[in-house]
Amino acid sequence: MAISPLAMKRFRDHLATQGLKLTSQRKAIAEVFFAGDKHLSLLEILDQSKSIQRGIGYATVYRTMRLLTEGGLATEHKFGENQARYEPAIDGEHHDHLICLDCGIIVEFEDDEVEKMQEKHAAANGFAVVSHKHEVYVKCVPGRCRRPGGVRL
Amino acid sequence: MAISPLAMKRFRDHLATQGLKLTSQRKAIAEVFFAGDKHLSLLEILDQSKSIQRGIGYATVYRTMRLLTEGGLATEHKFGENQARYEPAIDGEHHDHLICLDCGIIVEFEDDEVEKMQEKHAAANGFAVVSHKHEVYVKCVPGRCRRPGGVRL
DNA sequence: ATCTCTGCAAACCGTTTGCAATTAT
DNA sequence: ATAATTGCAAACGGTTTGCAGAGAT
Repeated sequence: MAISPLAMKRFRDHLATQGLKLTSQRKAIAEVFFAGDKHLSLLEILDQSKSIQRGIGYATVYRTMRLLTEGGLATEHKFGENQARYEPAIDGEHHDHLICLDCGIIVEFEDDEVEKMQEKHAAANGFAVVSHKHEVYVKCVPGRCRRPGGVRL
Repeated sequence: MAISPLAMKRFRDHLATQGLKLTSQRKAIAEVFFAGDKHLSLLEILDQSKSIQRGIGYATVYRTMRLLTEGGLATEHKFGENQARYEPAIDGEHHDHLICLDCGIIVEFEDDEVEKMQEKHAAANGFAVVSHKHEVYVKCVPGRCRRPGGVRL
């Protein structure tokens, strides 16, 4: 659970260049977000932030995560829930997700081949790719569940 | 805009086996859904259904589409909107989507290669694929827009 | 006759915003 | 000093449901 000093610096810089302020709330939220488990929901971030800075409100978490998302430091996902989840974004990197319906675990994977095929299909139809969402919903192979009983989705 | 008699028959059968009734409302909704443009929202289906059967309510459309979805006759999508869209489902078939952010057009494509790669990544992580969501967001190549000015998303 | 279905209106749930008080610069 | 930020509570928007009356078998 070590905080990423790099990410925090990027956040600081982003705020500075926009003329925005680094408040204790934003700091707490960023610490939770950059240090914690990936793919947290707003409520989970709020909850964990409160143990650093009590009294933080949902709206502040919401607005801070929007700030991070717009600044390219966070990516928002909706994994078949009606709730958003956030993960730290690393500049040019991109990956897709395996989401386990049994245990809720989310595993990332990269695949250049898939990206190439997307380009191909887009071009064939007169389009240029802007972004994509590629989520593979899976179930554990019997006996190989990493989190028995830990259902989330 | 011809109605698919096949799909309608499947709907009839599905209702019959479940002990459910074929009402004039359900018929109107199914006609719109199976005959019309693909990827309609609930509101769009409601709107079009009203011209066949006036007085239809939103809740009925909602419940009928849930019926169709659960019965495997419809597939629900959320294309980066906060609103669901539905398309007729054809038994074993599956396809992915190109969604144009310029003009709102949604184009379908199939790719067995991509599916194979999904299997590969899932297996490598101890999972079995259940389903997937693969949406490629695109923009029109200049001069090749099929629906100039017809923005939806 | 019986059990399903409908439309309405209200509840829901996550997200988004207006506002008066607070805080970082 | 000044402009940004916060927490609250209310608004929003799509979805979901309870219920009494209408309808299909």
